[in-house]
Amino acid sequence: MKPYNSKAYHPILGRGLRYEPPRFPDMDSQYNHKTVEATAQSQWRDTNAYLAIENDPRFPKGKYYACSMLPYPSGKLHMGHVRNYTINDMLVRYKRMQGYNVLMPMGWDAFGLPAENAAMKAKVAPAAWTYKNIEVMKAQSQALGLAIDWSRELATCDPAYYKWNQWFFLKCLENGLAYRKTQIVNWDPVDQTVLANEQVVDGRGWRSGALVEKREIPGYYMNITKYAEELLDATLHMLPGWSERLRTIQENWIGKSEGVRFAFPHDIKDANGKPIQDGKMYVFTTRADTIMGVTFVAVAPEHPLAVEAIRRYPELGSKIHALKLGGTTEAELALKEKEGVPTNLFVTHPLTGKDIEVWVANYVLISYGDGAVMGVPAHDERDFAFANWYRIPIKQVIEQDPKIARWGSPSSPGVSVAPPDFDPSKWHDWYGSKALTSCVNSGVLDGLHYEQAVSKVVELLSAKGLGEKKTTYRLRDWGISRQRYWGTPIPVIHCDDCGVVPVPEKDLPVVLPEHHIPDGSGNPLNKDEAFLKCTCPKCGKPARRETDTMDTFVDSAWYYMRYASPNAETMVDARNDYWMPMDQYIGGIEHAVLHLLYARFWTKAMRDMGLLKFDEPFKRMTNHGMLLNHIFYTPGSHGSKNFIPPTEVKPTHDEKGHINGGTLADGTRVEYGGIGKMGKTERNGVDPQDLIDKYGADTARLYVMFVGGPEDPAVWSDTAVEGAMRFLRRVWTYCADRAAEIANAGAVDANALSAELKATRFELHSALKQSNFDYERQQYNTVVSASMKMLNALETVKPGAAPTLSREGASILLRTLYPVAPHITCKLWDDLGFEKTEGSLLNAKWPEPDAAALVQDEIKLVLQINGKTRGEIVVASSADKATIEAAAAAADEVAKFGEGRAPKKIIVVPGRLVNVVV
RNA sequence: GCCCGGGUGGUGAAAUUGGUAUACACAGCGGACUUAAAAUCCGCCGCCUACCUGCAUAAGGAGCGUACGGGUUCAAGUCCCGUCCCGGGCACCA
Repeated sequence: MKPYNSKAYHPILGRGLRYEPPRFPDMDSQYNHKTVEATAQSQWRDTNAYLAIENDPRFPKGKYYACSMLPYPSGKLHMGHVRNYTINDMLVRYKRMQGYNVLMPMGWDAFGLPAENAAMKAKVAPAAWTYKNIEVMKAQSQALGLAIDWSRELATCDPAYYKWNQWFFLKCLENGLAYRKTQIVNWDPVDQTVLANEQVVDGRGWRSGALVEKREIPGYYMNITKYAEELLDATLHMLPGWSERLRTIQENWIGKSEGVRFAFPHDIKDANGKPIQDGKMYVFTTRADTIMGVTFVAVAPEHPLAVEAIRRYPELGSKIHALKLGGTTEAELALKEKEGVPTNLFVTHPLTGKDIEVWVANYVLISYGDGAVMGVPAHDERDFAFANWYRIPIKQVIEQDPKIARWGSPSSPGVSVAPPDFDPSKWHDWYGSKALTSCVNSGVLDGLHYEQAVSKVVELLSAKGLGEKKTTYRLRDWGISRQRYWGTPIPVIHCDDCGVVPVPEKDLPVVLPEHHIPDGSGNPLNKDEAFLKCTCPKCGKPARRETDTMDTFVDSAWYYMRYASPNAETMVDARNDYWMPMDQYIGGIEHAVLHLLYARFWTKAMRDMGLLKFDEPFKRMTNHGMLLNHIFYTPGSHGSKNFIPPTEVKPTHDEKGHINGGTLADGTRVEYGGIGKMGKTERNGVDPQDLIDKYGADTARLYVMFVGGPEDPAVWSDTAVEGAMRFLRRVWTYCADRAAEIANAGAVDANALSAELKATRFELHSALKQSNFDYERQQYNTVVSASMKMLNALETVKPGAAPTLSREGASILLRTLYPVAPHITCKLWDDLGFEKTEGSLLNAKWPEPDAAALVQDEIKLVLQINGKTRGEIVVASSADKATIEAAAAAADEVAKFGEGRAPKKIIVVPGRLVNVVV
């Protein structure tokens, strides 16, 4: 075959047009992503290529389950999905070639509010809207070429799925893990529903953004706090595959606090002459060592003692109510003064017996602990500010201990000076310190350090029956009732005689009627007689069905286990024990608290019911970064912004090359709004479908992987997409130009290669080594660059010059590039005949670098003199330390830069450098 | 305020974890091919300079460079201390 020369003049085509060498067997000369992707996808479909079977004997290394957080079927995929699923896809393709039995499933988080909102807008039933969206998004996922086992697909709005939400809920009711109570809840007036604490962000609904109100409503709760300690302990010790960042978020959320709960006795009686709270005002403190410094106690405005104060002194009412104002919202809090009202009610200090006045304070929260705190102004910053304002006495009870602390100043570090004095007019951080301090002015506690003092206090209090060690958590029980239509019906029945009665297991699922179209007037189930009317399972009398539905976080708490046992006759079956725990979970960081905590809790609850045997569902967790894009807008009236999609803007740059604005096609000037998350509001999203149509799925995948590390945020770039496309075209051209020689060549004989070809082969295997390293640590951006390095090296070998090396190169390049760009590589693999000798690329053996190829006869070592790079020396790769030292000492640079001094010391870093110290 | 991350060319980023800083790309510049453009291919591309060699705004060399200031080390983007920014989490939590 005649070597291809791009500069050759073609007798028929003329200059500059591509000369077409004969193809083998009948390959297209140009990369056409549409035909390539269609061919590959239909082949995968026809062979059921991604069907996962438990204990599949083809894969000896055991299972590998990698799963992406299930998407909400909002209408279309967005680029975040593309990134998420490509990471997932690369993992399973890579693992499969290594011999693992992989599973990558997909499903739909199909219940939820957006469907109801869309329904109201478009007058379609949420069910119809949802199923339509699922269809579209499934087609898009397939167009991306994801290695999904679609036989396990599920939608959470399918009765066959949510039946098990209901079943498990009933089990939890039976054993007390779920319970019904009436509580003040967060009510979202826009979405007309109850929100969990986690769903209230800065006092607003996480989805609607509406200011949340407090309402009293009966509902169901999951007792997640029962697992608080286990969840925390596992967070700290059992999740090595989670990022520290993620673990910290969960740890903070659980919010464990160890301290002492004790009572101030009192004989304050209510209107009926009954002692309030049985004459004990409980507080919680983490600083029991400062108990002798108590000069007041403070209660929340809702506390029974505050209520009693209002009863006795009605003029306090408006002042106390005023303390509730200002809310708990964001910035106001920082500005809010510590305010309070004295009540003229007194409690008794449990250790000193002194009378202590009760204040109502705006910084005490009824929802935390007992809604009351002891006031130790000397050693708590808030109490300090409060006491200073209201001229309450401040009593110092701890000091920096000169025996254990060493104070210094910047000029004389470490030199002990006198311990700092306590100054009641100004707060210093050490007042609140637990470390390096000991008690003073505290009677029996004097001289004790924090831990000793706390133990002593507990001993004294428990002797009087007034206190004990106690651990509290920030985490609250999970309220799962939602006053919504589009969710899993809570399977209970209300009977006038029997009260709340669970639906018998045999009657599950309680099927949600799918034909309703919400109109904003509340839950349509409340008007659905056919749904409402039922008979009481206990007494058989007419009864009314519950119309609340479950929080959709229930759906997502365990779906990944249903993937593992699709169509099971039970909630999960033995197949779940095969696939779970999941080896790798992938999703956005925005679910770091809610979803991940609920899923972990659900797993533990299922474990304790004997449904599974493991403790934690997700061994490894990857949180892919957000996709960002530039934001452009034209100023509207009243400071509003008319956002312009970046695709319509030609950006302009300042003298430093940074974008500072842009122009539209008609010349209109637009403002630059910086970089932000791709979204509908800013109109800066990129539609994956457009990308797939224009460049193909492989280019889209390659781009999102190459743009940065999987966990880093990534900024969109049109030109970088073109670059990704260009690379794939070069891969195609490389193979097409060498098709025949690659198909016919044998194995590489390394000894027969010229020095130049040996160098190329060294580059190839070095890049492969790097690629394998980066695959293992899931750093896919450099996996892509390793493939580019391989191609750069291989292209230096002209067609026909070294068929065996070209064949080896193509086989390595195609295999390492395959997880990123499966379509083009599969097509080339088949076209070049690899499929005939090595089988399908899907199951091909993962390439390992040839150790011999990585050995060079001579190696270059960096030569440093006194730590500065001055040149390099070339030595035989087999050279020992002494030889290298001698060669380095003899180098010209040593004479030149060493100023004639003899080497004092020579440090040799094998294979890298040699440093001569003179 | 506390707790986690992070700060590297014009841009996205890399540096196998203490060993040649800027790999691989994008953009830009120059060239080849073309009537021309696109595409493709080749080359250049951190900063500074009357600091040195050179006619040179060519090419070398020296110097400086990973937010800033110190330190440890033969050797620091990487480790330590301090400071400043950016992102995230938590927060009148007792």
